[in-house]
Amino acid sequence: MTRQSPERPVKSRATRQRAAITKALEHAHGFLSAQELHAVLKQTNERVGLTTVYRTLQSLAETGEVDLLRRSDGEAIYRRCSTSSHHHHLVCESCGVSVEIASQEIERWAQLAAHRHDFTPTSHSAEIYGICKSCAQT
Amino acid sequence: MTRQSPERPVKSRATRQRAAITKALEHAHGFLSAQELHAVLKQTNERVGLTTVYRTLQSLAETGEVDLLRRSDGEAIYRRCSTSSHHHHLVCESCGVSVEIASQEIERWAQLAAHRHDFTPTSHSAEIYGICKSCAQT
DNA sequence: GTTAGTGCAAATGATTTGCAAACAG
DNA sequence: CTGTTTGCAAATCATTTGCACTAAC
Repeated sequence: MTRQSPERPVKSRATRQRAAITKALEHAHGFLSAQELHAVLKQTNERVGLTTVYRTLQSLAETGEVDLLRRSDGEAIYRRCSTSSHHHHLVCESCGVSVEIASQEIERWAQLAAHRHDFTPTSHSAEIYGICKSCAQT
Repeated sequence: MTRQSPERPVKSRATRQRAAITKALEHAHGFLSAQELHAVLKQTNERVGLTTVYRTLQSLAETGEVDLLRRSDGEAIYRRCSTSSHHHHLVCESCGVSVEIASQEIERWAQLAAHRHDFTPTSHSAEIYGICKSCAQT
């Protein structure tokens, strides 16, 4: 899911845990839930509280530094975005890898569909699920 | 969200509570969470346990009789579908009304984008959020 | 020094599950 | 009858919050 959010001035302190979290996100392939990220940090011997993971991911998502989407069971999952611009995702259901995709088509479709029904469009979400090449081979 | 699901033969007994739930869904505009539906039933003096509401909505969603999607906070919300075919939704963020929309464009886009990245597409989700006409006027 | 950031423990809230009683076919 | 379905209470589980404490700037 990707919702457009205007750039907001944000003040955040450079703390060890914030660094650990962003670093872990860098190295992660695909999406991670707060719980999973916390587990990863534990394995890396980074001492970061679960609460902090939640709060940090939340703030990163607000500023648009990471993408927030939902697993089918509703659990929130996050991913570091390479681009700050609006985009959607293609996610492998098997290994979790994801690819960012931008498309004029979708944007246009959303605008049109909304107007066609007298709605003022505010945002939209769109993700594609599938099996990636390497997972398909095995 | 809408995931394509093949019709599956289902055996379900005709119980008072199941009837009450489907009936409530008929009359509802837009999406309802299990909790909300349960509240509605209480007001209507229909005696249905919360557990049953959860279990019934879950089974209705599996058979495709209702659509399951998620609020931004991850809560599951359900809606009776008028068509059994694959479609997406346009939801009013203010009053919750929703409109079902089908679009070849989206389907084509999903297929193309997946193939372009060597993915075998399995499903996709896409919803548009906005403000409906009547809410915009107030 | 101030103030934001941290983390533990406790609180919350949606959803699930165990299990015995009620009910449909 | 016999297998489902129900519903209560208890259990789960992700996420949030209160609060005292520590670290940034």
